[in-house]
Amino acid sequence: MARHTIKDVAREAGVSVGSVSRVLNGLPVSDRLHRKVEEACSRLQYEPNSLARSMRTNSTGAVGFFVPDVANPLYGAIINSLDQRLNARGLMLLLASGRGRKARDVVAEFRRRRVDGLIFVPDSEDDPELIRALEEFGAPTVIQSVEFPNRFYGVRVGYRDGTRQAVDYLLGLGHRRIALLTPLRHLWPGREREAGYREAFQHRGLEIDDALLQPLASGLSPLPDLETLMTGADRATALILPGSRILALALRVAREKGLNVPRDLSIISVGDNDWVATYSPAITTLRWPVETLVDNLVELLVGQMENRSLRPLQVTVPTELVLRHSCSVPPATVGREH
Amino acid sequence: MARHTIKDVAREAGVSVGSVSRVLNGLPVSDRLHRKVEEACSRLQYEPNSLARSMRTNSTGAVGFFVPDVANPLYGAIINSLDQRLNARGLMLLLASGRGRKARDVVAEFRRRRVDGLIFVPDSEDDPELIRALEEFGAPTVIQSVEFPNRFYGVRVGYRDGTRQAVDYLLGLGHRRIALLTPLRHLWPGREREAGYREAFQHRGLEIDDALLQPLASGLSPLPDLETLMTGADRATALILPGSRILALALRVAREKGLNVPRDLSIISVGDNDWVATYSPAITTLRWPVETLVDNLVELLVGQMENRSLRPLQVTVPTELVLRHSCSVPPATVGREH
DNA sequence: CGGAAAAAATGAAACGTTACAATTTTCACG
DNA sequence: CGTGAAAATTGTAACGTTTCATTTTTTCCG
Repeated sequence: MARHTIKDVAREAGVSVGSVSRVLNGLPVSDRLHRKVEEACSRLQYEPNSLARSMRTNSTGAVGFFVPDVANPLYGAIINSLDQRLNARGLMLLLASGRGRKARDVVAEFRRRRVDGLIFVPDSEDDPELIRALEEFGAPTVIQSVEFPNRFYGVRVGYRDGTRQAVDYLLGLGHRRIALLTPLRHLWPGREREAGYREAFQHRGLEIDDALLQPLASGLSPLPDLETLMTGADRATALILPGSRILALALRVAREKGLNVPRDLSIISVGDNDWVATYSPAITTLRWPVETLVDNLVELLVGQMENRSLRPLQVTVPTELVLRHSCSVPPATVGREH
Repeated sequence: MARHTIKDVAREAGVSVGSVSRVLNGLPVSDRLHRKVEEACSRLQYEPNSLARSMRTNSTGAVGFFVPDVANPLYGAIINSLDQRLNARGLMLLLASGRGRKARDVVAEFRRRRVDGLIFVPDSEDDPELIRALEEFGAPTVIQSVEFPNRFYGVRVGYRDGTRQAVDYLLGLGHRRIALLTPLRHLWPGREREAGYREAFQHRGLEIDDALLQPLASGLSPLPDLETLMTGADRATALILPGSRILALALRVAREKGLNVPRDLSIISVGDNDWVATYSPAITTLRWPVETLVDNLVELLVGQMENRSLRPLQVTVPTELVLRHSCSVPPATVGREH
C-alpha cells in the first residue's frame, strides 16, 4: 500500500539512486545493473512520480487542448483523433472547455501546470486579455480557426472556399434567395463565410440581398430569425446553417410551418455526422476535414516543441461538400426576379 | 520572459521565501508584508509552479475522468457538467478516453500523475487487469455504471426500472413483440435492461420470446440484426434501442424498407438530445439523469477525498421516460397472438 | 602482471515549493 | 524602562526526481 520512491528501489537493489534513474530512463548500463533494478522495481511495484520528474526536467509530457464546448460532436471527433495522435508521441492530452472568462482561466491554469504545449480553439477573437494571455503563454501554441495576430501558429478551416462552393451549388440549382446563417458574424469564421458567399454571387454577376446574411441573434435564440427567413414575404428558398444544433431547430420549424425539404426549402448544413446522413431527407453538408485538421495541429505543435523551423505559420484545410438530398431546384413562385 | 520563482519574489520584496509562501497560501500575515509581496508578485508577473507545489503537498488538485468515447454526446453533457462542478471546488478535470487496453493505460497514467481522484466509466467489467489496476489505484475512485466488485464507490443508472417502464408503456399500447437491443449483453447495463424487460412482461403474466432479446452482434455491425428484426416473418412491432447511433441506423433501415414510424414500428431510444426531439416523428426516449448523475459522482468523490463517512457505497439514479411521437398501437396484423 | 584507457556506477547538488522549529519583532503592563 | 508573552518573520529541511562531476571497476595491451 505504501508508495515507494526511487530511493527504496535503490536500497532494495543495492545500487545507487543515480543508477536506478539511468535504468528507468533507458540510458546505457550494464546488463547486471539493469536486471537488478528491474527486479527491485517489480518487487516493490514502483511507480515513478511524474511530478518530481517533470519538475526536474521542466517538461510534463502534457498538451493542453481548449475547446468552447466538449458536447459539440464536431469537437468530439477532433478530441478523439488528437488524443490518439498525441498518445502515439508519448504525450497526454489535457482537455478543458468553456466560454468567456473560462477560456482565460484555463490558459492560466495550463500555464501553472506547465503543459508542454497548447492547442486552442477560441470562442472569441476580440478579447484582448485572452490574446495577451496566449502571447505570454511561454510554451508552443497553436490556434485553431480564428484570426489571431499573425505571430501565432494556426490552423484554419477553409470556410471561405467551402461556403463559396456551397453557395455556388445552390446558385447552380437556380436559387437566388440563399440565406447564410452564421453565429457571431464578427468572428473570423463568420467573416470568411460571408466573403465566400459574396464571391459566389459576384462570380456570376448576381446581386446580393444583405438581409439574407443574417447573423444569428447572438446565438441565444435564433428561432425568430428562422421563422422570418422561412415564411416571411421575402423568404429564402435555401438555407446554409452553421451546425447540427441549428439544423435541428430549422428542421423543426420547417415541419411546423408545413414546409417540405427540399421541395419548398433547400438546406445545407456544416459538420457531417450520422444524424444528418440518416435524416429524411439526408442532409447535404459541408464536411470538416477532421483528420487533416488534426494532422496539421499536431504537426505545427510538435514542430515548435522540437523547434524545427516550420515553413508556414498558418495552414488552411479545405472543407468538402457532401451532396445528399436536402437540396433541389427552388419552388417556381419565389426568387426568380433577381 | 524569464520565469520567476518564489525566491525571486522574496528578493524583490525584501522578505523571506517562507513569508512569500504564507502570503500566497492565504495564511495570516501582517498587512505590510501582504502588500509588499503582492506588489513584488505583480511586478515580476510571478506564476506559482503547481508541479513543485503538488510535489510538496502531495496533492495535484486534479481529478481524472475516463470515458469510453468522448464523441458520444451523452458523455459530452456529463463532461460539461462535471467540469463545472469540479471547478467550483477548485479542482481541475483531466479527461481521457478510449477502449480496451487504453483504459488500463489511462489508469496507470493518472496514477503516475498523482491525480487526487478518479471517476471511471469502464467499457468492460470483466477485465481482471483493469479491476486490479483500479483496486490499487490508491486515490479516491468512483465507478460509473458498471457492476464492479462492491468495495468500489459507484453511481449507476437505473436501467432496470427505466427499461421496465419503457416496456410497460409499450405493452400498454398493445405491443407484444418488443425487441430489446442492447450492446454487450454480458455487461451490467445489458443484464439490467434485460431484467427490467422480463419484469415488465412477468408483471402482466405474459410470455417472453427470447429471440427478441437480441444482443447486438458485438457492436460492430448491427445491420443484419435490425433488418431481420424489422422485416422477418416474426418481426417485432416495437424496438428499444440503446443509443442515438443505433437509432439513426434503425431509422435509416426503416425508411429503406418502407416502414412508417410509428404506424408500422414503434421506437424508444435511450439518451435524449436535440436530434431525437427534432426528428420527424419526434422520438420517445429514456432520458439519462445527467445532473443527478453528476451530483452523485461528485458527492461520492469529494466525500472520499475529505474522508467523510459516506453512507451508501453505491447509488442508483433513475431514468425518465420522455413521451413523444414515435410510439403508437401496433399494426393490426402482427403480434396479437401472444 | 602493471598500468592506462574506457566503461560503469556513485553521490550530491539542484528543481520550486511548503512546513515547521527557531528567531526576531511587537506590544501590553508593572 | 524592562519584562514576558504573543505575534510575525525567518531559515532550512524536506518532497522525488535528474544530472553531472567524481570515483570505482573493468578491459585491454605491452
